[in-house]
Amino acid sequence: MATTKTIKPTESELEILQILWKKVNASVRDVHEELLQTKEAGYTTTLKLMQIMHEKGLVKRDDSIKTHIYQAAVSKEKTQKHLLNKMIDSLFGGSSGELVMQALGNHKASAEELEEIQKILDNLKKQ
Amino acid sequence: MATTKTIKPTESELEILQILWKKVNASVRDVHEELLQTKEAGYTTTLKLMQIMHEKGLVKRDDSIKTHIYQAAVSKEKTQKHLLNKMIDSLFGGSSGELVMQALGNHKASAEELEEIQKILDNLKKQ
DNA sequence: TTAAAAATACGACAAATTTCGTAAGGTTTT
DNA sequence: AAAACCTTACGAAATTTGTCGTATTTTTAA
Repeated sequence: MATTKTIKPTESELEILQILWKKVNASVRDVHEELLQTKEAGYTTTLKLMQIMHEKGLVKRDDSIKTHIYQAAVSKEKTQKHLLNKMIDSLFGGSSGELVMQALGNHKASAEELEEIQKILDNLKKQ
Repeated sequence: MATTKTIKPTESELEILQILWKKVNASVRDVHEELLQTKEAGYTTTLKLMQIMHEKGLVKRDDSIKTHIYQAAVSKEKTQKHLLNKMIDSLFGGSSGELVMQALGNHKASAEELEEIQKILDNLKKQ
């Protein structure tokens, strides 16, 4: 199995990744504006963070032009999967079921989502 | 709502909390022995961590006796809930359904768990 | 009752993460 | 072309987390 270097974005990096997953292409300025919606931060802080993410390989960028354009280099799904598994192991004793129950018990899911989940459930039960 | 100071245990703190949740009462030595099962660590490191956790209010302790006895001061459920919600917000766009689907899709759940989940699902669907 | 063992307290270092100031260079506007 | 503006690079400080050594006290055992 090709060792897919363990991706473990920090909190701040995750915030930035989320924006990139949504926007696909974005300059530092774009990302920064978006970040300001939810938190305080200096422009150069965002810039530095994104530069570090680039070094780490978390993002790609086109720097052939003056204002560099960034993209996420790790997929949303893979990252979710990875962090979710980590949480299942570290907080739910390895039981995904326990986690699912907690999640459903708390947050509300939409009717559509419940149907989706039902389908997955039916499938799993068949096996 | 009384502001229950935001509990956000670090990785290491979580490892210790898990042991305390399991054992209920434990000395530093107990916890440390258990930690050694999975990782390297010096005794004083574990001690210090637990002291800090005590300052933070993550654990309670009886220090009326020489060998202090520790207990978790935060419940497993509350902590799970809290971190889960954080993750749903920060990684799944606030959608618990999305998270549940990912979780079910990956890890395998036992037949019993699937039944449990089905029950919860039925309940939610009724509303 | 001494000596060894076990426990706590505490300070300090190390590494990782986050924050920001400043310099340098390119664009745009006047 | 000069001034104002924007962008990147980079170094360095501040925080947070994790590590451990040493001193001190208490308990146990020889």
